[in-house]
Amino acid sequence: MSTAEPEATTEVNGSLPQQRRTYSIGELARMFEVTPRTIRFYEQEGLLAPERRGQTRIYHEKDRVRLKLTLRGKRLGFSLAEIREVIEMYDAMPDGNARQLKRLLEILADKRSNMERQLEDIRLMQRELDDVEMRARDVLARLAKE
Amino acid sequence: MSTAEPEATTEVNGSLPQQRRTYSIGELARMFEVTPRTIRFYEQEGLLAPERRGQTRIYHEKDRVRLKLTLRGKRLGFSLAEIREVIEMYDAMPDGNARQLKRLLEILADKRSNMERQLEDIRLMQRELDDVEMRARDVLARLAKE
DNA sequence: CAAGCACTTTACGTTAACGTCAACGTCGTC
DNA sequence: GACGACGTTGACGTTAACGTAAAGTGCTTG
Repeated sequence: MSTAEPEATTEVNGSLPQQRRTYSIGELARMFEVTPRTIRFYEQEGLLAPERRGQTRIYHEKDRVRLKLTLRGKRLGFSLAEIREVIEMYDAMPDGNARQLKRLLEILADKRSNMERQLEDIRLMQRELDDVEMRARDVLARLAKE
Repeated sequence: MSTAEPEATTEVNGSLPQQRRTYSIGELARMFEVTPRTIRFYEQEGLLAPERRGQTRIYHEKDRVRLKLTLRGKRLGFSLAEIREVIEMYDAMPDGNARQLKRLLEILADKRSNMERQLEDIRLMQRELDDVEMRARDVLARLAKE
């Protein structure tokens, strides 16, 4: 359906420059298990900017990728505002000035240390879980013996 | 409400059974960089149950550990309700029935798969960050040359 | 052509996790 | 004995991230 623009195929698209697919909001919602409302909300928050055919939104690969990254960010506890900030800077990169770029690098470093902490948290939490599970199994075993 | 039990020193307390320290709400707040309000809120939500000396709350090591685990859980994106659920089951373990224990194991398994996903998310996100950072540095370098 | 389905906007509602403020009690100390 | 630091309990406010309901548009299908 897409009005067929030349389109810069400079995508991160591994090796399949085709796939001229587009998605409706419903399709996208189902494939990521969110509601259309959520997707519209993300647009309103500046995280997505789908094409429009009249009233109707038309999503391309680029939008799908963004949504995917957004949801991943969310699972990692980033707020939509934070995610948007990164996205905006990323988009502005080509003609970004030095100050902006350095700011971006700062943000990235920040996210990075955040991840490091999360990794540590996960390791610690996994140990806790191991511990609790062991005890629970112990008690269960003891119950079984009586 | 256990009124002074002998206390099972089976704590995860590495090797220092002493340290009979207690903390005021303010101390605890400062050490974890949260507000007293937050700590009271956690109590209201059933995550903490400090001793009382008159009106005043007195926190022991046990409470401090709980708070630490709670905050860690939060950083990993768990809701206070989820955290409470685990804490409650953990406390109920000694005399827990089989059904409860199995439920606990289920929950733990669930948290575990959650962590696995987070680990994967973190790896993917780190790659994205690497990628974005590289591009940003590229642009910066190009800017410097002109 | 009516029905149904997917999409749209507008707008108010909801929940979690606190923040903020008022009004008060209790120390230690200057 | 007034003051300041810290603690307490309400109670209402706030923000993020959607949910939900109303009311309308547009296609296509029997």
